[in-house]
Amino acid sequence: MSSDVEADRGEPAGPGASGRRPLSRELIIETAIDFVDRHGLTALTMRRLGKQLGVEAMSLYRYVNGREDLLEGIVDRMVAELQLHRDHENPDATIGWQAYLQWLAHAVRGLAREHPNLFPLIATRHPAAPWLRPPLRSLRVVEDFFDTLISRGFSDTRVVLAYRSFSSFLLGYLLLEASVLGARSSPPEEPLDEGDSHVPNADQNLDLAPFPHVRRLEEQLSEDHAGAEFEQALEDLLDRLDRFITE
Amino acid sequence: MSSDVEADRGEPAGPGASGRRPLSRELIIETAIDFVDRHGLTALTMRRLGKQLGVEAMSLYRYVNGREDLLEGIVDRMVAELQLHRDHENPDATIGWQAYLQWLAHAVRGLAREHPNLFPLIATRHPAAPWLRPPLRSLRVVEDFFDTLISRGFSDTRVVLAYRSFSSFLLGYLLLEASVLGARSSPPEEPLDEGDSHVPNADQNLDLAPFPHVRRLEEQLSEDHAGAEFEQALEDLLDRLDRFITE
DNA sequence: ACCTGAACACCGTTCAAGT
DNA sequence: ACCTGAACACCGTTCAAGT
Repeated sequence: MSSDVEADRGEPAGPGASGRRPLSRELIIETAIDFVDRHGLTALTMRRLGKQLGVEAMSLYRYVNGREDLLEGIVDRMVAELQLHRDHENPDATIGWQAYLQWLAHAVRGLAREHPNLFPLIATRHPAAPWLRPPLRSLRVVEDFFDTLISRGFSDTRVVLAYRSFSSFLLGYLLLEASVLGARSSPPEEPLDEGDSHVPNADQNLDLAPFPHVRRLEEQLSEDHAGAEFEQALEDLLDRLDRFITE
Repeated sequence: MSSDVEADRGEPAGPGASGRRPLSRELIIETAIDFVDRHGLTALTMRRLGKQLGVEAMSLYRYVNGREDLLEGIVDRMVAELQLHRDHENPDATIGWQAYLQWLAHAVRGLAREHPNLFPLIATRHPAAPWLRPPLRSLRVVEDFFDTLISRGFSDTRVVLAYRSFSSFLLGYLLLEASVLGARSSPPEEPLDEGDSHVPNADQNLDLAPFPHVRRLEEQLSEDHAGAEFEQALEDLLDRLDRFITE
């Protein structure tokens, strides 16, 4: 009744309420993901998450080993979705490595676009081992990556190089794309406004006068070609890997 | 005398102490950068920063408009260093655009390697305008980028494409490189250990048995070729841009 | 077995009050 | 003009106590 963050699922659901799933690690993580999708990462606290579940914050500690463990669980759950898509949509083992990397790239991009507020978490949290590279930070996914490329002719050396450049490519393009999507969704978190003149479009109160090129190109810069650029860069990367393998 | 984070500059420096710079936004930001370099981003709180400066936390609010504004100031200060290097080391206006992008790429990489704990901040904070792309998120730097490339023959359309692919490239490669460097420096922040068997190298307690390729390649994966890979990917990107401009 | 009340240490932030 | 004490609302987390 104080913050505006709760109001979604108001009633803590009295004992007789029908569809109340019992508390579990799964349910907690799913609820947290949904919560971050709607309110942004900084809004996620143990106490608010408890309220969302109709329970006190302390109850969560039975299923989740502290806040850091919760974030870890969220990230694991997200990348596990990749594996699910792999099994369900893509049972065909006969496709080439290029088609596989195309599929994988689009699957990760789908994740980033569906959960722009969570992608920075996937991108910046230290993975379980230092040689795991976000966003391809799950052992199962990486094993699958290696297996697929090796069975299509990559040497050990090449597949490691491919893993490195592919993860860097995904991270750079998708983190920037997610950031733009997340900017609208994720709430202010802005430096306290100190009573400046209230321009409606506060975002554009930059003085571009000293930067003529930027000023002239602002419109072009604002155009969204994320999809086409991603495809183009992906193709170029695949060509690069192809030169690898044949040289 | 409780946490182990203070002990660096123990004496709050009595009034007679010699070199005590007066409090200012500059000093606060510099101290914060140094603090994060040593203790990691999550350790930075207004109260601890105050202590580091020999002052109560509330005093900081005279110079800094809240914590978010402090982080903003840190990021601005960091990217401003790029401009400094540009003016000091690189007065030669006759170099080609490729040499300029080489210089810029290495300057940003230098930032990432000197401040691995701060680079994620530069990478993931929403910039002042949605069309600014980290890590090239300063208007002065972007204007310089545009000016240099345009005066070397880039069209408006090409320079915008170049800005997009160049920033994605820097972000992907450098965020991953900084993450590895930061993993050692930045303190635990790990999910509370629940009394598992205490392996000395807790990092390697992953069970790699189900992932034979990963297991076999672990050593190769752990090798550090960040420098060479960065140079290679940079060259490939420059070639790609070259094809742009001449086609 | 599962949840909670009360407590603790620590946050960011405000503001009247001190010098 | 500059700093601080005290206070407020909010955190994460623990643990004995309730059912």
